[in-house]
Amino acid sequence: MAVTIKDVAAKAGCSVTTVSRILNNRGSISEKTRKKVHTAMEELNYFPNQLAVNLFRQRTYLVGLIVPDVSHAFYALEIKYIERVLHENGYRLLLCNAESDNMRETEYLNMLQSNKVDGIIIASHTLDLEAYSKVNLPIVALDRFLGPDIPTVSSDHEQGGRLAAQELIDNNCKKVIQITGFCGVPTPSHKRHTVFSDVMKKNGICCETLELPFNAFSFRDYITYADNIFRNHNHIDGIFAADNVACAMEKVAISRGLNVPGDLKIVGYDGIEASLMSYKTLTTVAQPVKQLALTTVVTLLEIISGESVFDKGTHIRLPVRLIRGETTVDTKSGNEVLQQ
Amino acid sequence: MAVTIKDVAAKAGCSVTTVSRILNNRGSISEKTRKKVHTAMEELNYFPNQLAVNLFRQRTYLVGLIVPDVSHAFYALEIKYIERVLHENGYRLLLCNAESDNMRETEYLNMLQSNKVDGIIIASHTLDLEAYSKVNLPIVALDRFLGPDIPTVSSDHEQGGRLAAQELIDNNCKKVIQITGFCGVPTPSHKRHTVFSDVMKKNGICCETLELPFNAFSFRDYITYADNIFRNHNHIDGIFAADNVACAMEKVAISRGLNVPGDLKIVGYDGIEASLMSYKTLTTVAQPVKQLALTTVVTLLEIISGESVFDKGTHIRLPVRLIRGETTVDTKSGNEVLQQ
DNA sequence: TTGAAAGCGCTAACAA
DNA sequence: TTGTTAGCGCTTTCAA
Repeated sequence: MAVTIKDVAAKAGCSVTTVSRILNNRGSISEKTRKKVHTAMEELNYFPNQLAVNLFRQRTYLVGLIVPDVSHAFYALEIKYIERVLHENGYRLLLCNAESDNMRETEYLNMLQSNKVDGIIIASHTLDLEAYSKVNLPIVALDRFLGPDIPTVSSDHEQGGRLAAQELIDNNCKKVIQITGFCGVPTPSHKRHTVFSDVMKKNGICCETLELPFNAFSFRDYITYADNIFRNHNHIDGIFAADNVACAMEKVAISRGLNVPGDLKIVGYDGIEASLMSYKTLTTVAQPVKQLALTTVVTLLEIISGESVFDKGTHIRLPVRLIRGETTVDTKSGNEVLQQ
Repeated sequence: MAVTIKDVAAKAGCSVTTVSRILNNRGSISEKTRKKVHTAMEELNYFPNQLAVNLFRQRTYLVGLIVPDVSHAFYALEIKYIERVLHENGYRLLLCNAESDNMRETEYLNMLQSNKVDGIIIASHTLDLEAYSKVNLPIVALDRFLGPDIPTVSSDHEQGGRLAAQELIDNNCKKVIQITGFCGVPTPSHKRHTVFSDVMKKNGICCETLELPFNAFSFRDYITYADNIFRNHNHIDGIFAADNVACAMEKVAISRGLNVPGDLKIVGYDGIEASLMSYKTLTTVAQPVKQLALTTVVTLLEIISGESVFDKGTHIRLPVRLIRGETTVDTKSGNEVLQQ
């Protein structure tokens, strides 16, 4: 059916070895045959069958990426940059959307091994650590802890929690709420909430920690949730939550007649576009999305090529930064903030 | 290195044929050997090498997806649903982010052919039609026209343009602006703007069509652009633009002291979360993201399996629907709209 | 119920 | 400079 190296060889009147040599730039070839082979390849619209190449080389230049939700703005960005760095290094991306489903994650793990990908990046965690350690393939965890043998790349969430807390303290908040994601398993990013709460306590500020329900995914869910919070909590003057949740909190707060930042200060987390889309641009702790992608891929490729200089269980933390919007201080106009 | 079928056969004391039979549920096997083989596979943690299987079968169960921008909310959603449907059908997703770069798109096209994917979904279009027709593989175009032999799946954008226009007309707009994406090549989605402009003209309403610059990607760019529009255009009372652009327009309008929808009505397009995140929830024409994904994948799989019932050049149009938010009529409260 | 052997398309010794 | 051949890990005819 498809054109093979044999067809090219036949058409060019030489052996498959010669064609293979030309394909891979190996050995010496006379200009004449080189030309003949090239013409043959073009005329037949020949593409080498990577399957065969890979089978021989025991290498696919394929990397699997498992995320919990492709459509979440943060992961969507992460995927974009990961794919970009992989592409620059000659690798391709096999994308797996685990959807927080442990059956799916297991399937994906098996599938990736069967498909002989060169490595896996995992940004999901619904399985026992044993399941990950059994995988006999280079793995890097993105913002997860997957076991003592698997390196983790994440933002410096402790710094993030500290920055957020300080921003609210500096702006005189006395009764704050922080909203965490669903805490199924411990992840690096949960640390920001521990730190946040610690700093608040140390400063004698009342801090309540609430957890998003495990089935709250969409912005609509966040609005419902935000509505509940305001119904059940009075006189809150500070909020710390992921950007999209913070955006929902802001929207509901304003619809209830609260003044932001006058009555209520808000600090988001992530630095995704949601922080810009809200009525008042969010003050937010921005994660270094691009750097995270770069570091994750580079770490993985080093393991693949065997030149890894890290201990296996390293945790690489990348610095975050606070971007001051309009939800904590009341000085700048909206446009100033956006143009900055 | 890796465990192969030979190792399993050796350990189980049988031939590779037998192991293969068990793997594929073919022929009849004695309960005794079946058990022995299963134990061997478990003890060795054996995974069949898909590369070898694929090479033999001439089939990879891999589908390539080329999008212009993974991180755009609309594509991110599309990717999520496409991956889901593929997964349900035993296929995996090779994700390619063309980034509106024709070099990259060419590379991807070649790569996908070399990697013997079973089919390709293309939601990007930076190349000549010839480049697509030369690809000797099942292709479906998502919201693009890629040539007479390639089926297109898209929303019914003409209906979308009509709905948007009618909504603004019904709410007494007299001077409207619509903002189109960058018009490098004609795509199905541009039709909404042609129709919109036609309907406006027929109703004697002043309608100006502006084009986003090709290098405007981020929300920040949209804000700058929106700012320019308001600087250079007076007394606009209606706007039609993609959700994220519409969101930026709303934000800038409000910061300039305009009342929405009092002074200015806005209709978005897409139905992504941006339409909910803005201060006033956008009235928007929602595309059937899930249906688009489903139809695209199903169409592709039908072509792959050879049971396609369509003409090759079919254009499947899926209906859109208007979701009325707070930017065209002033009745509902914000929360009502969000809870609806 | 089982096994030997050919072959999927390619690469790399080894030979000439 | 070129060709012959074995083999990557698997499936499947054919034979026993």
